[in-house]
Amino acid sequence: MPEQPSLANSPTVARRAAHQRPTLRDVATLAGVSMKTASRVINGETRVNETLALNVRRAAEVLDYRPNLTARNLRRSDGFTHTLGVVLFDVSNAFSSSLQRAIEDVASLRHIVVISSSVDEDPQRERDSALALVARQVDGLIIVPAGDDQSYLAREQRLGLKVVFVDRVPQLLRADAVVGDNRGGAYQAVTHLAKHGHERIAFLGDRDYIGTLQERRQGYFDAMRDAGLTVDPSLVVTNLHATESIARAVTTLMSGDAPTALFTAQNLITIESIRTLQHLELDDCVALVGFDDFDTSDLLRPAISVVSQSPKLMGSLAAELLLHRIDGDTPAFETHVIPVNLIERGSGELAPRPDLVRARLRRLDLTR
Amino acid sequence: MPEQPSLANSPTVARRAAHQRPTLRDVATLAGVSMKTASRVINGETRVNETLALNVRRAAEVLDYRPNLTARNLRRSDGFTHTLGVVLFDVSNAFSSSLQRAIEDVASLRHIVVISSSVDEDPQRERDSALALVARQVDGLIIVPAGDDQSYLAREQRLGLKVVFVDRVPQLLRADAVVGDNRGGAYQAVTHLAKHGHERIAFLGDRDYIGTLQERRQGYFDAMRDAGLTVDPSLVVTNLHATESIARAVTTLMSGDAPTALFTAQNLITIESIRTLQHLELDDCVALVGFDDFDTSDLLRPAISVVSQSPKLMGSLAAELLLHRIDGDTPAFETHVIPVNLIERGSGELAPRPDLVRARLRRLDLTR
DNA sequence: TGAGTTTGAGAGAACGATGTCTCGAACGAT
DNA sequence: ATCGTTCGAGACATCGTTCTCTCAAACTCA
Repeated sequence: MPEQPSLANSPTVARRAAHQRPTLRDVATLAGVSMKTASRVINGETRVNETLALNVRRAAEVLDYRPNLTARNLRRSDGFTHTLGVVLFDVSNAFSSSLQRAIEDVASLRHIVVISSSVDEDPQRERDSALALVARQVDGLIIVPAGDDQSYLAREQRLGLKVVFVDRVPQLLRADAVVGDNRGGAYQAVTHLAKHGHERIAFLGDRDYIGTLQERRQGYFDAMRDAGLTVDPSLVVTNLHATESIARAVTTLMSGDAPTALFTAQNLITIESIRTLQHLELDDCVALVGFDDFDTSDLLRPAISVVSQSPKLMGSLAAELLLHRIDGDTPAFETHVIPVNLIERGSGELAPRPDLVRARLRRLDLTR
Repeated sequence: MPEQPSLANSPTVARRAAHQRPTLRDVATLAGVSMKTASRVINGETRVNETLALNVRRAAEVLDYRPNLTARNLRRSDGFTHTLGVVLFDVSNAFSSSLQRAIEDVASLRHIVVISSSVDEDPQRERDSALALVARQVDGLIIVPAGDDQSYLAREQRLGLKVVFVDRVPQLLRADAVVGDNRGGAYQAVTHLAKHGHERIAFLGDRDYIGTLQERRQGYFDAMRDAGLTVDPSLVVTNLHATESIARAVTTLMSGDAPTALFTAQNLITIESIRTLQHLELDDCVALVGFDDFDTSDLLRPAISVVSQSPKLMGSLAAELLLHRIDGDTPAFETHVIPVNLIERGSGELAPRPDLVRARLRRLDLTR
């Protein structure tokens, strides 16, 4: 079709050409009523004469009218956009995505949508993402903090923004938080290993500036002490995140004065440690308990004993706390500690076999 | 602090009390310029006198001004909200969440955020979610369709909405799509099993109204035919989704005239089938190839052979196609088929052991 | 120096909706 | 029959921003 410059230059037509979506004005015009009346019918806010209402509804149907939520949100006096922002370390991580799904489920009951962004443990990106979400006028934020300073939200909070933290407590900011029992879980795990006769128990953890890790490590220390065991500092390894660094750490650990049991303080570390133990052919003679469950933990041989958190539970609770605050409740800020539980599946119940480990390693060195 | 009714009743103050966020007007007033000039400085759209510009920037800083994107989106002539909508079957599923992450990564390079919603294979929810996202003025939509009719988007598409489908092609609508090579992948998997001597190969699939499943099943049929094998209809089981239904189906299959190999056409079905085979103590004597890889597939014993798709790749491609269209490109609609590849890990290379299967089952019946 | 051109800045409309206010009609009560 | 009251519906302002238009000042050039 040839263009018609004379028409295209007319401002009205230009607008129509750009986004032709029908507006409330179009509906009102077609129905022969004022915009306000059309608005009243669409929102059912007061009674409108049945004849007019029918006209409006019919016009809306004919035009396939859909309210522009952007415009509505701008004008609405309550200021709610029915949008929550979620800041995670990585949506594709099993823990994060369960969390997100749980939040979504709670929110969708109230026709609230969820915008999420992954920040890969980068504090700067955490801050940028959170503020970007605020600029989009979200009604509230749920954050798994990456950095160690959330004070950048203090001002927003004062201006009415509701925030709930998950998995890790906020720092330099007062707000609700939902966290797992990190210290307690680690304590349980390590005590369990000690009960099975292990004395040399290694601790493998990720970034050590993260509060979660510190608590889990504390649990490890406490359990060791209470079991009357001394901690060999060379068995406490942190700052693991890339898969290679995990493999390297495990290999180094095992080829020295090896531990008879591992406590892996995070999801990915657990899986990568198992993979490495398998390569070293040590998976059936080194005990292991991981923090955080995963899909196929019961299918491995030995099946993996874990300290299980419930991301579903944490997500729903966080969402509900947030929605209550958005609804206007203002209880005192609180940190909710979700209990964790130790699931015995086999890997955590292996007896210490230092001799066997040495033998296996010797064999491996020979075959190389 | 006591309330001051006289102030609170003033309309200006009431507004301030509700959402006190500073606006462009506040910045302009403080800087002593007009709103438009302030807007120009904030957006850097034309040169502004350096002194005035400095005043504006300083005022913005002092007030900690942040533009209201809702208002901006409403006014902006290009109509872009820098928002993409993503409709998935379940964010907490590994395939979906990798997809989402890949989309997010492409989008975030351009400061575009992603709103996602999970629809659990419910066609009605797919439609509602998609239209809800449209009402929020997303610039484009990426959809993993649940239903078999996407014609509800025809009108939106005509009004300028860009849509890309992933994993499954749209029906009753023309649009770009990014899909895996379902038929080819299934063909490869089944041919592989046949080459290892299997003649009784079972097919386990989910909802059979989904195009993906139909293609995978077709691949199975084609491979069986080309391998000179006849299909026993009782070995073709579909409409599996709940975990119990999968366990039941596998148990029934194995306790009849059992297959010597399974081809599981989807993620969850693969994992649940393995779990069931383990319970039946048949995991080391029934061959298995699954469609879709998963995190720990190499850690199981036997390790699981799979036809691997790349959700990362599919997600990025979909996002890029979408962004190109949003940028104004209008190539012909195309369906991009992403190649898949068979990864041999062990479970798919087991030889047929019908005798052993029978023996194990007999033993199991006795012990019960 | 004067005319034409560029430039910077402000006034006011507009985006698409809802909130406020007003007014006329219909109603019941006296 | 008149008055106050209720109620439905429209005119207009408004949300926070950007776009259009205008105009005065500064600049260029002969």
